[in-house]
Order: sequence, then structure tokens, then C-alpha cells
Amino acid sequence: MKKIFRRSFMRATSLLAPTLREAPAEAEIISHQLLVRAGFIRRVAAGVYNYLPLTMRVLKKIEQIIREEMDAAGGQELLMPIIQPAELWQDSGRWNVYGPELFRLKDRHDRDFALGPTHEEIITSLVKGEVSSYKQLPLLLYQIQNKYRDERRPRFGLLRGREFIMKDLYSFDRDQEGLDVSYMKMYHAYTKIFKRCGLTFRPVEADSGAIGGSDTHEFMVLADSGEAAVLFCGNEDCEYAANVEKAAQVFKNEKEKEELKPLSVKETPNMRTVEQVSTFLNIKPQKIIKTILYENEHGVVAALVRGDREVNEIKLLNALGCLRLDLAGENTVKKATGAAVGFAGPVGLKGIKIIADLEVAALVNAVAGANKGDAHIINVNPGRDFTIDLLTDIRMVQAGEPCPSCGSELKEARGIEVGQVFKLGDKYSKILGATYSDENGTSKTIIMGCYGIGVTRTMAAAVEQNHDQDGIIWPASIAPFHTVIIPVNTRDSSQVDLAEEIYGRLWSGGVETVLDDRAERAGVKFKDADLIGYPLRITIGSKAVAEKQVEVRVRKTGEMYLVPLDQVESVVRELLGKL
RNA sequence: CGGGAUGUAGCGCAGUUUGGCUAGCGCGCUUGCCUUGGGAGCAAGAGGCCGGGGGUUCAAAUCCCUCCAUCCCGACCA
Repeated sequence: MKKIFRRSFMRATSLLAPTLREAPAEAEIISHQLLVRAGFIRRVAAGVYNYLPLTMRVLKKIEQIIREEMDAAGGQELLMPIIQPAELWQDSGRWNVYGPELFRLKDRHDRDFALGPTHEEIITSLVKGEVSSYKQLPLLLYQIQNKYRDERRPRFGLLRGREFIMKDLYSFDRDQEGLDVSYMKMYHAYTKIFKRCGLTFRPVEADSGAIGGSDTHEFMVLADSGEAAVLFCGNEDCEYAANVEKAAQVFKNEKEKEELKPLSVKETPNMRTVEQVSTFLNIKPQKIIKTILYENEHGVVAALVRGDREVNEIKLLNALGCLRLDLAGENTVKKATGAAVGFAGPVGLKGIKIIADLEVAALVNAVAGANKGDAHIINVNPGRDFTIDLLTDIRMVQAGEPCPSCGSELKEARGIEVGQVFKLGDKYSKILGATYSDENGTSKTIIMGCYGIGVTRTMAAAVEQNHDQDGIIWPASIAPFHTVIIPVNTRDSSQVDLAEEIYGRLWSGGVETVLDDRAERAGVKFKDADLIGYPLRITIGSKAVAEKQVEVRVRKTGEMYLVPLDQVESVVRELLGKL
């Protein structure tokens, strides 16, 4: 490529941003496709990527925003190792619990190590050694670093990689009240961070899952491709929002006022699903007791929900307090109920724990499987006909149901989880023995919280949320560059000179600018500019030279401004401020 | 980890059914001419262990065996 321009800052001719017309076949979601096509990432192995220069610039900006907010909230940055000795994980008990997601390796002496998927063990061990007095608390420590998870199924490009960059902060407090303060600091810092990144997001209540602990919120970037479903209150004054896994049902205990009728068995040949039974017997799905069998480490349990509801396996798992939970296989169902799948019911089930959703106990004269082939029982009444061992909320809440906080209607959306704040309590400090002495010299366990932000995932989420058919539309705060300057005809030296002049002025004024000095036709440069997603584009054609005005175009809206030469910098700044 | 599919040039694909190939096409890349406001045109080129290994055959991208990788569908997670 001929060098046409004289000076060299960031010129398209030297920038490694290899754009592609077509996306690789394996890229199924838009952020993955666009990041590959626009020359941001290249795949190395499943779920492992090269981050090209454009990506590095975006990541650095996101990280900078995170650093500023973490520091403002009192956080101190440190860096912990990726390679962690197995002993730490054995001490916490997670060497066995974490399972195949933990990348494991051995050194030359055959000693076990793990690639850190998270750093609770390491940091707790560090603090245990270095903190001994209440005077040293609270303490907020964070790092921004690579994490490793050997995902069952890496996919979606940067959204679910096996190697990714994460900011993780850990808080150490004297007590629960201190933790509450740290937690709120982080919650507010996260709100600022995602706002500054230009994202539309929502903090939602979430399940605490395998990390163990109590309160937790997830920060969800709203996007149709999101893997998580969230429910939020339709009332704008109400802030309730929750992951569907967590969302609590509003239960009105209204038992129908019907005479209890005697049990009776009905033939229901081949009627297995709620829909079939409901149609066949001409009754509403709400009057059916759906019985789902699960297996866990203790044996088989029966989960009961109303026919129009779905079991929430997370709630069920938590209610049972078990480690694992799997839908029972065909054979297990036959053995446990004596009937094929589709005819299980609570009446006469022996030796199986029955856990029912709140709504089930309110049913009168309901229908349930008969535990024999091709039959259901009608007029089933909980309490009279079977005993519920555990009665609690174990069902999915759906859009349209009342908000637990204000009673308005709930709405549903999809979200990409980019951050999580979590109250760990004493889970790790206790097991690893991280204690401090209080004013009285009494030894107490440190109370912890952990707070993560997926940095690479945030970048991908930004693309999911900000793109059109032509390419990426970066929010200005995290864009790799602010503007691109495109001289239309690189053989016209007056255009080239003018482009150079503006380029130099913008750079010295601190506006991050790429000069597309390639000897390509204008169309090619326009396409690449749209694809890469520079927030602003400055086009310099023959008219610009003749009329001393350049064209500034806003990527997001397509708006064009004709700007006199001496005002380019101020107009660019003004436009950027609004993006 | 189960079930399904695919591996051919940097990317997207054809060829495999029915062995005959000296392996093609589009984009991209190189050189020249031409063109210069939305991925132009012409011409000449470069680029392949047809995923690896083993077999069958006169002959294998093509048939068989076996690994490996990738993708899609099903209970995790930032």
C-alpha cells in the first residue's frame, strides 16, 4: 500500500483491524459475528480468543471506568496469580465441588494446580495472613485479570468464553452491618460503571447459587440474545426486578369453596401431558396437580405444582437443600410410581418425599396421576388424600403476575449478566480461618462479600445492545476511537492535505482519531467505518475543499453536519459529549 | 457428558452419493492498467499434507477403521 500521507499517528494503513465481508460459520450471535467481521477478535481455540488492537482499546476504556469507580468507592487494586495451588481449593472444599469447570494442571513434580476461575480462596488466605485487627477493617481489594472456566459449552464469542477478563473485588468487614455498607457501595459503583459504559441495564435480585451466601444482585444488560430471563415491575416507580430463578410468587391463600368430593379413578388412555388431560377430562389446567419426579443425592423426590405452572428447579434445589438435582429418568419414574411417565401423582406414593408449591395446597377436588398406566384420579384433596412433606414456593413466576413489592403487573425481558454483587458472609473466612481481634481482644471471623464484573463480556454485551445491519455502534465512552477521517479521493492532494490538517488538530486536541489513508475507494472505507463503529465520521470530499466545510456524520443516528473548518474540533467534542 | 452434524486456500462454500483430480468457485491477497461519495472493472499471479493416523485399491477429498477438532440441541456461570 502506498504511503500517501506524511505524518503517522493512527492510520488505517498501519492499524491491524482486518475486516471481513463474511462472518465465520460458527458465529451465531450478532456480537460474535460483528466483532470478528470488524477485526476485533480472532479465535484461537474454543472459547479462547486473540484480542486485536481495537479490542484492547475498548477493554482499556472499560477497565479505566471500573478502576475509577472502584477506587472512588475505597477499593485498592492488587493482582493475584492465575495459577493457584490445589491445597487452597482443597482447604475450602471446592477442589471437589467445583467439578469439571475447574481447569486443572500439574507441575513437573506432579503437584496439582488450578487456573483460577475466581479468587476467594487466594484472597481470603492473603487477608488471613495480613489482617489481624479490627483497625485494619473494612478492606476492599480488587483486581482485573484473566479468569478460566472450562465451560461445558463455550459459545457466543466473548459472551461465554473459557478464558475471559474479570474485575473481582472482595470486601472484608467486621460484621454484617459493615458488609451491608460495603455491599451498597459496590451496588452504587456498579450502577455508575454500567451507566458510564453507555449500557441499558437493570440490577436484579438473583439466586445465590453455588458460591454460597445470602443477598445477591445481578447486573443485567438488556438484550434479546441474553441467556437469562428477568422479571421486572411494570410500575415505573417500583424498582423490583429479579432473575426468574429468584422471582418470588405472590401467593393469595384462597381456597375454593367447594364440597370435598370422594376420590374416583378415571381412565385416561395415553393422556400424559397436562394439556391432554385437561382437554380429555374437560377441566382447567389450574385444577391439575402436576407431579414431577427428581433425583438428588438422597434419592427421589416428587415436586408438585399446579398444571398451569412450571417447576423452578433453583427454588426446588434450595428448598431441598441438596447439592444436585436431576429430572428423574424414565426407569426411575416407573420404579417409583409403578407407571410410565405422565401418570405420576401424589396419592399413594410411598417412600418418596413430597414437596409441593404453595398453590397446590389450596386446590380442592383436583386431578392428579393415578400412579398406574392410562389413569388419573379426580377429586384429589391435599391433606385428606396425601401428605405434603414440604410446602413452599417452588414454581416459576411468569410475566403478568403481580409484583411482590407493589402488586403491579410483572414484565419479562432477557438479559446478559455483566456483573454480580454478593454477600458471602463467613463462608470462606470461617472455613479458611480468617479472623481479627476486636476492641476487647476477642477473636472474630471476618465477614466477606465478592463483586464481579465480566469485562470482556461487558464489551460483547455493548455490541449486542448497540448495532445495526451495517455494524457496531460504540457508545462514545468505550469506543476504540472517537472519529474516523475519510478523504474520499486519495489522489486529490487538496483532500489529503485537508484530511491531514484536521487529523493533526484532532489528535493534538485529544480526540482519538483514525485517518483512513488507504488508497481504497470511498465506498470501501464507508463500509469499514460503519462496521467498526466509530461514533463519528468526518468525510472530506471535493466539496469540502471548495467550500471549506467538512461533513461530520453521527454513526448512531445517521445525522450529518456541515462544519466550517475552524469549528471541527468543537463540534466533534460537542457531539461526542452527547453520545 | 448424552443426541445430531461438519471438517477442502485467510473467510464463505462446491466437489464425496456413483473412487479417475493435474482439486474448483466467490470474497480477500500480490502486480499492472483503470476507477474514486457506499464493499467498481479488466488482465496476470500467489496461496491446499482435502483435520491427523491407519487401511482397501492400479488409483482415495471421495470407500472402511480410528483418533482429533469445531458447531448445533439438552440440568452450570461473569
